[in-house]
Amino acid sequence: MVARSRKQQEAEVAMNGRHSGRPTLEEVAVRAGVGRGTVSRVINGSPRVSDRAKAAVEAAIAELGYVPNRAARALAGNRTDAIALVIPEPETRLFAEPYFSDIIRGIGAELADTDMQLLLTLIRTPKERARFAQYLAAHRVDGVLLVSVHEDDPLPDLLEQLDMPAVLNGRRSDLESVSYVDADNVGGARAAVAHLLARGRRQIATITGPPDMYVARCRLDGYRQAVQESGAGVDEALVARGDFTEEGGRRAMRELLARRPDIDGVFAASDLMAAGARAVLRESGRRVPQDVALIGFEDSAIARHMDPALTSVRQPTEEMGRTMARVLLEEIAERESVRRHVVLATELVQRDSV
Amino acid sequence: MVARSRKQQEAEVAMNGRHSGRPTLEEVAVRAGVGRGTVSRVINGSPRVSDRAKAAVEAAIAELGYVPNRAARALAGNRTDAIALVIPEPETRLFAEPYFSDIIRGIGAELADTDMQLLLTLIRTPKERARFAQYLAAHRVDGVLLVSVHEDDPLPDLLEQLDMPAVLNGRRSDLESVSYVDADNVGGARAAVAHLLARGRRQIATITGPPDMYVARCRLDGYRQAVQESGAGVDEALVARGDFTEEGGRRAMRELLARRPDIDGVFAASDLMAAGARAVLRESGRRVPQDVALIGFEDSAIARHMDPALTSVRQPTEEMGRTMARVLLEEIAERESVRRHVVLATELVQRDSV
DNA sequence: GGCGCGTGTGGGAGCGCTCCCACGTAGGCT
DNA sequence: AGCCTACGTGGGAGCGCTCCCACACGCGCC
Repeated sequence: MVARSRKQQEAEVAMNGRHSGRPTLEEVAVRAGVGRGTVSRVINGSPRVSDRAKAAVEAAIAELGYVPNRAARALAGNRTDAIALVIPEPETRLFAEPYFSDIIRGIGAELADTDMQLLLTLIRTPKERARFAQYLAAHRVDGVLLVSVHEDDPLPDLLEQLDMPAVLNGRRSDLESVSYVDADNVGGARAAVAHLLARGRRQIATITGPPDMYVARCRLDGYRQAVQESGAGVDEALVARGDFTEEGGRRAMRELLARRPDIDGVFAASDLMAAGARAVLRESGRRVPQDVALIGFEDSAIARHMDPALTSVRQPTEEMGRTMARVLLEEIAERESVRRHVVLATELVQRDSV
Repeated sequence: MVARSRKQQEAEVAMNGRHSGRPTLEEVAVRAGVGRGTVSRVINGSPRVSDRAKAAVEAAIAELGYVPNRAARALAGNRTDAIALVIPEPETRLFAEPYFSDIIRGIGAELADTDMQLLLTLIRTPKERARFAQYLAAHRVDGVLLVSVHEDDPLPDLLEQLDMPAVLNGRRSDLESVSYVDADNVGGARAAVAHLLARGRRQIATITGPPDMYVARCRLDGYRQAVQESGAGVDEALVARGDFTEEGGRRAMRELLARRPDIDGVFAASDLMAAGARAVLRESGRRVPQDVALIGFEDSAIARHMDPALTSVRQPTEEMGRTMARVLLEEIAERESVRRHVVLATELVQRDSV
């Protein structure tokens, strides 16, 4: 009882104008002539509030310019209203790709009318990974968005173990258990190769990504499917292994030309490798697209600025970002965790290299 | 008194193992055989703790795997341990530049061993700006990092008005009042033009950015200084206005060639404009670098992939990011706000276009 | 031997919310 | 008319910290 009267006194003092800083829920309640609970219900959109009370509260909020205190909310509600976007360091360069930028834009767009915060987390060392694991364990975020996950990345499993809502960009394998949003890599690659075939190319080679990456295998599968659908068999001499880098593209292209000088079309599983291939083709005196048609994947800035401009497979990146965020929000909202797997279609952007 | 005994009972119950979830400061205190205050002091590095108590607390923390609850800290301490990185939407594309990615990497590196969180905030509409202003007013962050600020951007002034620690990347004018970290645009441009002069070029044109951008004026100033230092006067016919886009670069280059067909060197105030200029030069039958030497600014991915690879002025972007973060942390740490203005040197990256 | 100070310490109060229990009050039923 | 339900509501308790006051020691001094 004593405590209660003290509290009331203080509330009165506060009401008398002493108070510094921004208004609290309590002050809104006093102003609206209702209890704290009612204000809270209005703010959180509970249906169990009369129209009259709701209107009064909303007016008071507007007059006072009330903004809820996030920390207090987080503490009382045992949530954070924040999600982490995790970017492994080796990939930070990829950041520089429109790909990333678009994903982030998509995420931002989806989050815009939520009051979720987006935390940027760069993980560059095992030590930082350990630290991030602590973060997770300490429930400092409500969910996690992971981009460019490698097959051996332990983070997704850790997330699953902690029962932390998470969405991957891409997947680690066909059996990916964690929720993910991926592009249709198989379909995109198939469409690219089909396009080359349609343009009359017959000796179509492919430069793959590292075979331990699922995305690389998918793009190779797409190549195989398209070739087989054309009735031809896949000639393994036309498949060269790259590593998604420009230099890797160069090496692979040299191999291919040595094995099969009659190549008239190349599907590179990334724009960067296409750029490398293009350089080697030029060195060898071959013209693009007259002698050899070339298609890349990703539709990055490099594609647009190559000479000739590179035909490439575009992923719906912004849409992927949006979807990732949406899926994560859904997962956070529901209690039992249902995994969601979304695959979005790709599009062939035709330029001058075919 | 009643309240106190109740609390004690609960603490005991908690100690008896009922409790769910992560350990609290209270539990650490019990385990270490000290009071809550002492644990708090150890965590916050207060010197007024005996070595014995400190050791006991640290042991307890390690055993329990204690991680402080951020929300509780924020609520009690009236701070957030978070800073916002604000990116205006029109610039989100710029995100795709290594420039941005490097800045973010720098920021991340500096923040890595702090326990500051980095909040990504994309602002694309006036409505979102208003909302962000509310965020600020509600003290949801301890400080703000602003990139690519326009001269008419109201945000910096708002921040100053709210007395919110803030650091700009770049500045709005010579008189910038808010703290900033900028590259030496004047010096970089001057070095680029001096380089062209040193290679024997005499009719050196420049393609500028929009004149209402301070950075564009700086780069133009650098051009002027270099030309004047060479003993020649600045011929205004050699100055064409661009807008930092590729198309703008094209237009400006056409103008320049129409006015002065004898141009033998071009300094473009951005790589993208250099790319546009390069295309027009090729159309006009001029070779780069034999007929016309070309230098860009920014050293973006485009520069590396142009044909020929573009000589460009590199800004120490990662270092800028690091510095921004450091400066902001300092500003947050001290109570009276001292503005800091940091200008970092640039570097000419020589490739094949000169 | 008593007084004062400084240093290390415990723990109360409170940050601003959410959760939930308990209390009206109005309606529908027998 | 009496009872039960349903809904709208007020407000206590508590989330896990930090801040700070007050207390206990130990030491030096006069």
